Amino acid sequence: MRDTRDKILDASLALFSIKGFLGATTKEIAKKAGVAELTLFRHFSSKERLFEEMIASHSFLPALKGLLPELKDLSYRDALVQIAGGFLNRLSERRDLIKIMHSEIHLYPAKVKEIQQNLVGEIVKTLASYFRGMQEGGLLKEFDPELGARAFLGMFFQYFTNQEFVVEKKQKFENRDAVIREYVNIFVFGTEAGKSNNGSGSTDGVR
Amino acid sequence: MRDTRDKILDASLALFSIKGFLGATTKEIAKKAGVAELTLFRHFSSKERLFEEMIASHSFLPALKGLLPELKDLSYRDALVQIAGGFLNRLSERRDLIKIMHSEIHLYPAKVKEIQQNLVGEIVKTLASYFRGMQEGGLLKEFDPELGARAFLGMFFQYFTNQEFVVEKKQKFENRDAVIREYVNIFVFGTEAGKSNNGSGSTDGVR
DNA sequence: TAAAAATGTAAGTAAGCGCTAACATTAATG
DNA sequence: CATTAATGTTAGCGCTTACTTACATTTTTA
Repeated sequence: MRDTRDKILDASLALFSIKGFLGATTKEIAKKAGVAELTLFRHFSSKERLFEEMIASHSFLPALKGLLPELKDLSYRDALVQIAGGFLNRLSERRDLIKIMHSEIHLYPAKVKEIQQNLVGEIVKTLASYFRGMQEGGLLKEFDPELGARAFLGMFFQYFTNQEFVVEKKQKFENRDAVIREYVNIFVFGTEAGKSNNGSGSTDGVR
Repeated sequence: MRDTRDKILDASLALFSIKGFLGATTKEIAKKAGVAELTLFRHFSSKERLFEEMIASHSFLPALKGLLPELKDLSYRDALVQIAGGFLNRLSERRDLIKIMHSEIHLYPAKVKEIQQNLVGEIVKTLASYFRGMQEGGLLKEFDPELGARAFLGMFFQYFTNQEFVVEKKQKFENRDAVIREYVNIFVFGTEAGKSNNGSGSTDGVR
């Protein structure tokens, strides 16, 4: 069957993310996939190749890219809220892969870099080009667009990993939107006093 | 001898960080420590206890705390530059431990949380209290101090892990100070146009 | 329905792992 | 110097692991 392979790939993703490459056994993966262990080896010549093909099969398409056009209709602030939300959603979807990425850097630095590149690098470029456009329109200050994008996404990436991997599983995302608003506010207006806007605003329009 | 124990602890830190808990063997650790494998087991009843005691022995004191007083003499912007630099230095010192933290969450969620708490939680509180003080003095906008601290440190934590674990080992820290300046600028002044300051400033005074 | 492809079952191999036992050797101590 | 504590050497046990072999059974295909 065609989907035997997929069942194995899915099971391996789940178990690798929970127990790591060395911690997950082929017997266990096969069991989780509802398949004989031998079948696993008939599809993938070794555990290592299973790992590689699993990674490759989950190597993802450029997302968040088609999102750029519709940002034109939003205020700068709301656009960032939108981007942050989309980014966090994307990270949630890929949480297993991100966990593996964190755990297995020492085993597969190249593969991991590739994931990181696909996962973050792409959206960094997208966001940077958005910033560049806004700067050319005189709507933003002068700052390095790529660095700015990394700073912005870095805040949220760090928030995500902290929530996913460190914080107790209770009340997850309870304060997600509040965090997004606060972070976006800081990014847009800064923190130093002596200017018009302040944080506890009501410029809503999203959510 | 007293330092046999320490040699084992040091070797285990190095190897666990490179190969992970399962990937590092007791034989290898003993060899790296210049010690017989049996000696390792005479000091630590099991590999697991070695791991725990290694973590405990590297569980660190509150740093960056005594730094707060001298921040009074700096401008807001320079204070943040100082904090960011100190934070990045601290992360560099503890890079092995951070790597283990990333790799071994699934094995020791409790221990890892403890590290994260000691490593980031403490400095978050410190920075948050700094923000609170500045807000009471009317020098900063109103924003949640703890969230702000997390946003600020998150940018740099993400920058650090990206540099350490993803980027090629060349040109490390070549642009470190530039990144710090840019990030601090964004955090202080925001990115939206229509205000006095702009990014490519010259408010130097640090470095 | 017959041939071929995919999967299952069961048993096992070779290697590596954490860890222990027995005894010899060195270093610290009084 | 004699005693004790710490370390080294070697061999090995029991277990798990990735992976294989041989053969039976099911599923797909033509």
